[in-house]
Amino acid sequence: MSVRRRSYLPADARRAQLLDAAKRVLARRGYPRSNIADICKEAGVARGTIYQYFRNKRDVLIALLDDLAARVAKVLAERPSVKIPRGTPVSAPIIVQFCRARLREMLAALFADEETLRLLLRDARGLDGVVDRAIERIDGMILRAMEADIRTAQAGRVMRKAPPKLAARYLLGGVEKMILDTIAADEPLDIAAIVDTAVSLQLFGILHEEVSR
Amino acid sequence: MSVRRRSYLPADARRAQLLDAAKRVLARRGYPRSNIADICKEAGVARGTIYQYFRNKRDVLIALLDDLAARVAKVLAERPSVKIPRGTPVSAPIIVQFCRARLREMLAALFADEETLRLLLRDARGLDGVVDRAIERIDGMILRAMEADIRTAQAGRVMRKAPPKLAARYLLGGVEKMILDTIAADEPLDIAAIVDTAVSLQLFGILHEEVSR
Amino acid sequence: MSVRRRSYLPADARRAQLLDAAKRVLARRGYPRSNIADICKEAGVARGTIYQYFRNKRDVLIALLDDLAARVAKVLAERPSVKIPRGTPVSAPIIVQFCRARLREMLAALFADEETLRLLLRDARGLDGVVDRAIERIDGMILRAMEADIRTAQAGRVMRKAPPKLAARYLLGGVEKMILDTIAADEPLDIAAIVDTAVSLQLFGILHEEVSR
Amino acid sequence: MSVRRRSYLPADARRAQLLDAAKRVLARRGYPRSNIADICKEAGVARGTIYQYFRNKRDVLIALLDDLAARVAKVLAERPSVKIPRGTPVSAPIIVQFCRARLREMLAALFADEETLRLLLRDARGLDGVVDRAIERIDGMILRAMEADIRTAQAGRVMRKAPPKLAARYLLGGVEKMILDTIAADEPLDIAAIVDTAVSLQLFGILHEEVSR
DNA sequence: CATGAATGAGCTTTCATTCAT
DNA sequence: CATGAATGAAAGCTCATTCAT
Repeated sequence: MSVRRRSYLPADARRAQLLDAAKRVLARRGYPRSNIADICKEAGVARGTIYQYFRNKRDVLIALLDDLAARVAKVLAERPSVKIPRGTPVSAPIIVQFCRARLREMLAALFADEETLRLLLRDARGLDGVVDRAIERIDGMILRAMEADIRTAQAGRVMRKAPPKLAARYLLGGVEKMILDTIAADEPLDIAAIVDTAVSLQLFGILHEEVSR
Repeated sequence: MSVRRRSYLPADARRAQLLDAAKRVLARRGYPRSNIADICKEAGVARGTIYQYFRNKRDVLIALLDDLAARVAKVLAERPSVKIPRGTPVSAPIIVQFCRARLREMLAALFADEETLRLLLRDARGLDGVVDRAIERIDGMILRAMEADIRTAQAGRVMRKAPPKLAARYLLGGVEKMILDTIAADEPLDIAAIVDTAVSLQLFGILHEEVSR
Repeated sequence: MSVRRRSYLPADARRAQLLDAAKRVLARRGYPRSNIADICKEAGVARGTIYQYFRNKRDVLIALLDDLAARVAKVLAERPSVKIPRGTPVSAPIIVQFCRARLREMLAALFADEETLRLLLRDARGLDGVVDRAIERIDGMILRAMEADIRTAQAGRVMRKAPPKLAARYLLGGVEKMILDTIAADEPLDIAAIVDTAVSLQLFGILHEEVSR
Repeated sequence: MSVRRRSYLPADARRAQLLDAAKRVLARRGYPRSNIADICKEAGVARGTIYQYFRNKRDVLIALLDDLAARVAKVLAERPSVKIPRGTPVSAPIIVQFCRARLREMLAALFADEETLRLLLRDARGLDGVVDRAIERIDGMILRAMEADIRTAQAGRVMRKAPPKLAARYLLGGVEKMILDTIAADEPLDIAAIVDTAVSLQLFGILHEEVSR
């Protein structure tokens, strides 16, 4: 009957391969429309095989999100914390540069691949409490880091007064939507342009410089 | 046998009642976890009845989204278009006031009820191409309106140069995430604070006034 | 495709019919080898239908056992309790008659149908804790009733000393095995002969009357 | 990778070890809930290995039952047959002693270990025709031996008239249930008490000596 | 001999939808 | 119009068995 031959792989490799296949399928069809059969077909294994590595469908998604969470946590932990030099005032161009670098780093972590990102930002919400919490954990990690940055910058009089939590949500939400909608519209994803526009609007706002304040 | 008595209603009223029940259920449990049985139970109607008014489950959601789309379209059509007076320069406080009013209007349209909002922003994505497109249509209406505003304001030298489409996505995304995360965290939704923070950050950015540019 | 037409039945009737079909299938193939598909086919309904009436496969069995438990409880509650007349000694033939009637009653309750009996005594053990407990509940009801009888009879010096619990198990076990093995061997089930033999052995033992004691 | 080292064993030893592991697992969880994985884990062997020694899961159980059958056959073959001395009448105490010894022998054979017993009496029925027949074969061996004894004793006027087959089933069933329910209730298994009670009831019945017959 | 990854038939269960009443 | 019983496709998951190493 079957054309496929049995192919053997060490457990680690198979697990990774299954996760990879799952990621592609989930990104393509969304979590609820993806089924185990699809994922296994994508990986070229039989339906039972996936259950050697994951307890159930949800576990597959959780594993993907855990990988992502680890990547994000690593980036957040390794990047230098914001330090505002005393005495010498910081000029805008320096801040712009710093913020761009920081945003690029973050996007690189979220963006090990577009598939995961799509998953994180769009598809997997509202289906399952456990999954929701995993997603919120990642979102929360980033937001708390941003909030801390904002508080430091406000203390150093580099940023204006604004509710730090709301501000963090606002800044992150703007970037997320730029990416999401670009993906959704199947437009090419120009990360440089997004970073530039985002940082510029985040720091200076949209108001024209000539408008009297 | 059954406790419920048969109750007759004119078609319009029944349809509205079903939509209302659907909205509550969908908001409570999310689209994928909501089922026809729940909706009918909420409406106090037998399972078969809903199919007298809607072809299928998706149609119910589409009807809800169509209502929302109409409301949004009405708001967008009726509000005055942005006009920049020639000659006299516009001052920031005026712009702030204008933007706040406009954002409030928009949120009011989206917000006929929190349920619809929750639905629109969170739950119904990635499940069904038709539904996705309905949601994108609403999102697109708002984004195109904002984009038009931005172009006008840029032409009138009230807003700075920035890619209008990206900027619109950024500005809207920020507001959406503020609302979404507040809802998700079960925090009280302080619309006034959100509008103030949003407009302030949108216009002026987060950079401190004292920083040399 | 399908030849069968849809047939409608009031919920009560359908439930009873499904239980009946289940009983036949379970008796025929044993619980573990019976599957939902078989039961539904026996009842002439689609697979989904059974789930309108029972939460899952186990629930079907539990419902059958509950019916049986109720029947047994009714018999036990309604039969007159053992009373030993003071003064006048009871003669053996009277006791024999009494015991035969009592055993017949009990078997009639267990035996509303052979299917249930088979189920109870043989097939459904060791599969599922909940089912096991339901079966033990029935077994226990009967055993406790017998134990009480034995104690009364011992107090009235109608029965000899013997550990009442063990004795009850012994007496019941003997009858059960007579029935079970007869069924298993596909021999005709002669209830009268079984009752006679059982009561005779229970009361007088197998030892010949002539043997000096 | 794996922690377990490969360990080699002569075929006989491995087979025995697997049977032993199977017996423990089957007794612990019952046949239907036991799976090959459990048995192999218990034996400390990989899943494939068991198929070097047994064609399939059923074969494992059959092998266990064959061992038991051989043990029972040996006991039955080796024990002296019932002989009733002509002329001198046999007294009850002698018969009691003889029956106790015989029952003890039999239980010892069935009872090489409690695990097998539990298996035989409770769990493995109704799952598989072949297994059922193996169990019935053992049961039948014992019943036929008892029946023969009864016939002999009846011929020698040591036992009363009663249908020998039914009587055999009755006598064995009583003993089985005493053991089974004691095991099921997790009460300590007092073989001596069971043998005493069983033989006493088997021979003399439960009726009080004082009752006029 | 032993391993353990891979297989897939077979099962239970869900639920949108249909339809006889 | 309304009912709710009936349907069956579709999905998730288990586990005895196979087989490349």
